[in-house]
Amino acid sequence: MRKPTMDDVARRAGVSRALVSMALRGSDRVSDASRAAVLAAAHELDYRPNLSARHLASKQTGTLGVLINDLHNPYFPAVADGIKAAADRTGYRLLLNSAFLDDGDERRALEAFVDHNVDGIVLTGPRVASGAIEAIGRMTPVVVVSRPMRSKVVDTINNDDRLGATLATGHLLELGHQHICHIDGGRGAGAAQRRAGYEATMRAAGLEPFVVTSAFTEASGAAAAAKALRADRPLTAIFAGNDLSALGALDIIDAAGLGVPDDVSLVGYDNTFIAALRHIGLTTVEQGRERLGELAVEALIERIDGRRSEARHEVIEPTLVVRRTTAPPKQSSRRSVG
Amino acid sequence: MRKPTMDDVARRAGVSRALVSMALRGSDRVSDASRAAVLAAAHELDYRPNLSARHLASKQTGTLGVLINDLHNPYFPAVADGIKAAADRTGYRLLLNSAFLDDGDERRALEAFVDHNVDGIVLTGPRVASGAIEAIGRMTPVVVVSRPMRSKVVDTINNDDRLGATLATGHLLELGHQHICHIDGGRGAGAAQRRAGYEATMRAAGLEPFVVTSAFTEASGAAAAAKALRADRPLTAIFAGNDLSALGALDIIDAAGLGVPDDVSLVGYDNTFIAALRHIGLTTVEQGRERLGELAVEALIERIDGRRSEARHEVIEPTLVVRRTTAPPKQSSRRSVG
DNA sequence: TGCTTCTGTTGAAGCGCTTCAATCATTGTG
DNA sequence: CACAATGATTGAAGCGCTTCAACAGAAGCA
Repeated sequence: MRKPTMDDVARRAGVSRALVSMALRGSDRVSDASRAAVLAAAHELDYRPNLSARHLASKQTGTLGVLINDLHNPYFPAVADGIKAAADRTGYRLLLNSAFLDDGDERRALEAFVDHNVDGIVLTGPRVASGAIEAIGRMTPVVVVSRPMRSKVVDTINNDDRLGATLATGHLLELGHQHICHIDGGRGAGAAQRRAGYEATMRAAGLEPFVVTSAFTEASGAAAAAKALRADRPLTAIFAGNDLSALGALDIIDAAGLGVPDDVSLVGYDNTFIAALRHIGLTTVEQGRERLGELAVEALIERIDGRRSEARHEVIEPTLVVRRTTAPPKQSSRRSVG
Repeated sequence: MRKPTMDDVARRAGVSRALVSMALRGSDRVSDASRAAVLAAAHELDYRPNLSARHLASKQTGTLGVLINDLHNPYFPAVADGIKAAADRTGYRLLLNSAFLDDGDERRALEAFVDHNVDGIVLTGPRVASGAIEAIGRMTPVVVVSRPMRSKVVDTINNDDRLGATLATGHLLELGHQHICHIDGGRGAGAAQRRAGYEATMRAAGLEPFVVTSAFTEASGAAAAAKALRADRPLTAIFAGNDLSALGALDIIDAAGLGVPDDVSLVGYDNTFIAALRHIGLTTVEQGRERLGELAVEALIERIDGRRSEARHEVIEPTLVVRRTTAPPKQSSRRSVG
């Protein structure tokens, strides 16, 4: 049983194919009677338009390509939720893709989007060189989320990492901590800004920053924490570059026989669902990931509709989420461990 | 600057469009000279075939639809990895989609696959009624992963939940536990089989099963654990239906002032990355999720290529992953808590 | 009544590709 | 050397849809 085509609908409704096309797309040049007839016929036949044919004829797909960099990273689902919500509101379909393992994947995923002729592309936390992104941005509207980059051709949406770091550090300062170490994110997206926020806040409080270089992974967070504890400096609090590295630090602190937050306070970044697990209860910074995703889609559609052509770089305010890993330092806290 | 089309390539290579089409698809009726000329021309023009057009003409998309049920669930990435690997090997593209929040999403995602005319569909842990799945399965090859269902039209790939539960329970028995409670997964996928495996193993050891009903979430795991601890029965070990509910249980055990594994041993299921976090170190059961994904794609392609038409239901062997949440019971362990 | 103006509707062209019957060029065979 | 068989190439049809110029009929105006 062949799938019904637009001709079948036209025949059944007793009108021309052209009119069916217009009626289905809600053109206002169609009489109410015809429209009703077409809709009825389409419904009776359970007609589903052939997207490929539509795309081929119209040059539009009504589809947005979304690259979720690394499905394994618990940071992304919330961003995807925001993207989904905004796409639903505006009637766009989503074509998801993930880079999985290597960077070649990412490049191939981008090509796939181009091949599928998506109307626009959202890149979340892409690792690929910005040159490659801009090359695509010149052909198709592109917006980059969670990776600060200054570009004249693609839009970006980010949280204010510097402010987030300031909130985290400020929270620890307010609790009375003075010996705050920052486990940074190395060359990760936003890591530099977070470090800068931390350092500025410390200096403003008249304290000397204490940064241990790391990356946004659990293992590197653990290594960095070990290094920090071994260092010849007092330490009562750690602000980790993201939740994952905070988790690594948490384990090392435990292993050193210290309590969180009794001996050491700990703050993460991203507010992934792991931070929210009751067993963890990590104080952290929420970027406003859903909002990030929504803004991305909105920016994209502005471009698609031709309402804007210059690049826009949006920054949203993160918020602090206080849980159970932060507390005032112990009275006897001027101590060095190691 | 217009995108180059096949005609452009044909002109440049000095052959007909038909020949370009055949050369590009690797037909063996093309002479080496022509093929080389076509390939060179395509490369020089940076030609990318228009998928919509190709599909419209050929009725094939070379694309598999993959529904990842709930991007938030850490169970799925590994399955997706396997799917990805197998698809790469066989040259198929992937069209990801996720159900995000509600069940309507899931239905719409399926429709999107049909509209996009994917060649086959992989459903991981779908919640939608099996009738709806079979309806689609009659039009397009469908394979369902991580949801046991007997069907004459769609294939299924699952781990042996019953065996997995037997491994988990057996591990606890071997350690010397006798008072083992099972926090089950309610109506979740595979929950019934896991419960059955647990019960059978207990009975075989001459012990009375102790099941507390729950669901596959952290919160319900916590509630169930609280109930189990309150019960008027001794308890030295808990086998939770999945990692998430185990995490909930972990928190409650902690809160009750009991140690894991000193006072209570704990086993999960799924081996999500959370279980592997050093700070958690949960003993759990690995389903072989990547393999699950690979098998799914292989089954799908068998159908697409027309090599098979009857439904196949494959089951793979799970393995136990022992970490730090299980240990022999304390000598003085015949005790009831609460 | 004759003319213009709308409003709805249609036929036909065309999107970029695949496919297949038909054609042309070679080579092999008796 | 004629003819069949094989191999390489092409023209044309067609996939299911959109779009647009052209048209028919109803309504408005003088």
